[in-house]
Amino acid sequence: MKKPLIVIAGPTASGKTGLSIKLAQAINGAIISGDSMQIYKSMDIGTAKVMPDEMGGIDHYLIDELVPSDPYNVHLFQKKAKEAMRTIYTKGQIPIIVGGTGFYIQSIVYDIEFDDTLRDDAYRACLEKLARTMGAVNLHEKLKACDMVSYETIHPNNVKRVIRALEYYHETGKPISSHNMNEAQKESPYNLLFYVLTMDRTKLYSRIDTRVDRMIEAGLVEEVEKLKSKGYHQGMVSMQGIGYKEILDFLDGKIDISEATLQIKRDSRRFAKRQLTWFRREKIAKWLDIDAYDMNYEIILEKVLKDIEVNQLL
RNA sequence: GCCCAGAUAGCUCAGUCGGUAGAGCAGAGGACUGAAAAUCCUCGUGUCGGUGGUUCGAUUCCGCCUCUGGGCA
Repeated sequence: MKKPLIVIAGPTASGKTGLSIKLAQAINGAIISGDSMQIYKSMDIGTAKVMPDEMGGIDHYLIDELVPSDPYNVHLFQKKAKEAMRTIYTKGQIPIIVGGTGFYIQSIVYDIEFDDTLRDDAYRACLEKLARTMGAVNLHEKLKACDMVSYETIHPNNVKRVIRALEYYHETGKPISSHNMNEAQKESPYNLLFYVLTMDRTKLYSRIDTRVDRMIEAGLVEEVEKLKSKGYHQGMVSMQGIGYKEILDFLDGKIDISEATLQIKRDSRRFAKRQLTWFRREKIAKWLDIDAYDMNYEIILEKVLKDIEVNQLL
């Protein structure tokens, strides 16, 4: 018997938070954040995080669980999310994964296996150094010896991918491409409903623009100032978040505030586009054009409840 | 009112010694399986402001008109 799981994904500013809380209230659900940034404490404004008073009494997991200097990645996310799901099932509740990080969500939906090998940071550092000294193309050439498929698939300029492929081989003695192929064929072990919220692109972009303006008004600069004063810097994963890296540039005097704001808007738009590209490949996803319903969560909620009934999710 | 300079891609502009044009930015599409809000790949046809003239041929040269800057009155 497959366990029930609901996913609410979608690009930034598409209304995931609002819908998810209403849904959770309606079905005795609990929310797990499928987001790579909202897990960090003290990063509230820039991540558009749900605040406790907005949670409507719903349990939220994977929010405020790490400090910005902590690393975070799919593997860790998956561990934490699975743990949260166990708790939620025990309580007799339905887990609802809500977020915009496609890769993270996928890791749960298809239960992708990540080898629990020890990370060899020294080896990675060595590869990074090689990339700088001998150039990306030459590093890419090293793939030829161990993983022909990756050699042909990964673009030489995509240094991060090349490094991971080399690293994977170094750790496991197997090419990452064969691992990827195996994992890609998996079917979801869950009784799953996967929603992607969407709307007209122009509308989405203007929502993003006004949201960024509101973030600035709400004190994004002050938020980043505090983080900076605590010693958090752009070398950290958390500080690569949109809204944070740009404001750090502003605080460092590299750009003025209006330029920073423009960049945050632009980066958010491009991010939303990439998110949509990601979700388009999820063939099982049901797309909800929430603008077609006038942003009326009640109507969308009704549709979702009907799907739950039809799919005998509960 | 007169003089000067502009008017070319969504924006900023380049260019065509006359043979219908190309950069940056913006934008679009895609990849992704332990950095993913990261990283990477691909994509440039537009009445060359309008109109008449010269010409085999005008976005390019000439005239007029419109608009936008700037200057002089």
